[in-house]
Order: sequence, then C-alpha cells, then structure tokens
Amino acid sequence: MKQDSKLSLALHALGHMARAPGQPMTSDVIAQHNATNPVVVRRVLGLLRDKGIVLSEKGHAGGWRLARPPATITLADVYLAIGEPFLRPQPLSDMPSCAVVAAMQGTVLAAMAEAEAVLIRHFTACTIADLGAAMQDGMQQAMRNSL
Amino acid sequence: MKQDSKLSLALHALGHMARAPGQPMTSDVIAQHNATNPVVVRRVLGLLRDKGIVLSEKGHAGGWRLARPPATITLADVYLAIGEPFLRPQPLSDMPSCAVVAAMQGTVLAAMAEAEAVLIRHFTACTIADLGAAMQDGMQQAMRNSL
DNA sequence: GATTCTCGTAACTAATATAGTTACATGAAA
DNA sequence: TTTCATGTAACTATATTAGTTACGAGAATC
Repeated sequence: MKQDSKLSLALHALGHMARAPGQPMTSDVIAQHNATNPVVVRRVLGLLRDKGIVLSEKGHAGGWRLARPPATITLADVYLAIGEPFLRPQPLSDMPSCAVVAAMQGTVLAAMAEAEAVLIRHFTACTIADLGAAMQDGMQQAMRNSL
Repeated sequence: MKQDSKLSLALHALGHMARAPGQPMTSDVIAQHNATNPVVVRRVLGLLRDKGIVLSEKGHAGGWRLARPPATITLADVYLAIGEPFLRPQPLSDMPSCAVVAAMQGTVLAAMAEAEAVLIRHFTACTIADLGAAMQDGMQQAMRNSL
C-alpha cells in the first residue's frame, strides 16, 4: 500500500457505503477494493467504529455499515477518527536549552497548527454523501471500471 | 534524533550563524549542538548550499556560513530547500479505477495543497535574522544555558 | 613539503514506522 | 452444527530515516 493509506482506505469504504446505506460490506470486499488485507481493514474501520461513524456486525450477513446518515459524516470526522494528523505540531524539546531552538519551535509550531486548522476546515465542508454522490454525477466512465 | 529533524537542524544552525555572520561554524560543532553526527549535518546543509543559502569551505578556518544577509533568508527558503514538505499532496493513483477514489482524491489533495500554502505563507514572514534576534530579546535565561 | 583541519561522499548499519500475514477466538445466522 | 464474519494478538516484511565508518580532496598552517 501507500502513505496516507488509512485515510484513503476509510474514505473509499465509506464512499461506497454511502451509496447503499444499511447494506453491510465485509472486510474482505473492502480489502479487495483497496488491494490490501481484511485485517488491515478491520484495524482502520475499528477506529471509526470507536468514534461512532460505522457499525460492525459478526456472523452471516454481517460486515460494516454507516452508523449515521452519510450527509452527517464529514471528512473531518473521519480524519480525526484515524488519529494520524498530517501535521503534528510537537515540540522537539519541552525545555529548549537554546534560545534559537525556542524561537524556531514557536514559529514552526504556530505555522503547523494553522495549516492543520485550514485542513480540518476544508474537511469539515465535505461529507461522505458528497463522495458517494460523485458516482452518480458525470463520471459514468470511471463507474464502469469500478468494482 | 527526531522527526522533522532536518528542518530543525537547519534552522538551529542558521539561527546561530545569523548571530555571527561571516564566522564559519564547523559540521562538528553544529552536530554537537544537535546531538547528532557531522555527516548528517553536511548532508542537510548541503541541501541549503545547493539553494544558495549557505556556503561551505574546506581546510583550516573552514566550515559553514550564510551566503546572504540573515534578513534575506526566510524560513520558507529553508523549508523548500530541505525538499521534504510536511504536506505532500500526491495522488494514490493517477487513473483511479473507481469514482469514489477520484472524488476523495480531489477533495483531499485540494485541502492539503491549501494547507501547505498556508504553511509556506507563514514561513515566508519569518527570517533567519528573526531567529538570531530571539537570543538578544528577553530570553537571557535560556541564553545562559545555551552553547 | 608535510601536517592538520575541514568538507564531500559512498557504503554500511541501526532504529523506527507502517503495512501485511497468519492464526485463532468469539459471536451470529443459517 | 456448520458457516460466515469480526476481534485481536503476534509475527514478518518493507520502507524510510538517521547514524556510523571510512576515505578522498582541498586549503591553511607549520
């Protein structure tokens, strides 16, 4: 797989679920869509379950489905549920022994925090329903190739 | 060392150079300031040299020094010279086979690009001279502990 | 000229993070 | 009872990054 894999895996799965809410998808099917392993899928979607974004059910006709209407789930919800922010402002040392380091940290951390805020603001403006809707829109071409 | 180590190593070194422009610092001294190895320092500062930010000289009284006045070197210059952006918007696949993936990529990449732009805008507003100046300002406490 | 100091760089090792895999337990429906 | 699905631990594989060793080359000093 690739980098940012958790977020893209999650969004991909949720986008499909948004097209058929209530109908469960198995880890196996999702794994095939993403060319990865069912266990990896469970690990990632487990994070979303902990945040009340999806539900999982065992046994026959079990699998994963949305816990809420797709229009109420934003990309920000998913991004934050994954818990691996792109920008992670963390001081190199809590008590910098050197003033240059302290000045540097302050500036860099502030810039990172603001960039992360911009990221989340964008993600808040987009819902899972929007992702699912993309398939109905003028993208029949891609739709034909999709699983 | 830690993550973001190249940028912090570079800014730390440049901050010190800004205090005594023209006076070279050796890789060894810089390495000690950062609890790392002289070779690592040369690798990082070599990137800055390629971008005309610092100069290196061999032999006696050699070492590293600023190639330009500290007030003309912004954090953005350094950040870009390092070549390891915090946000690296890169498509997971150039020709997504699934419309959900395509929609997701578009949204996520756009958000990342904007966040990166915010980051660079902040970094452009701060120069190496500002970092060096932090030592003169009301931080004598930390200054006493610094090398 | 020989020595010493410094960077330049290749090659290797170590540490870390991430993803992938195997294996097995648990629960639910057929 | 069988089958299907998740839950999770433990291990392996891979990639990235930093650290290290070693040695070459240039420049100043002795």
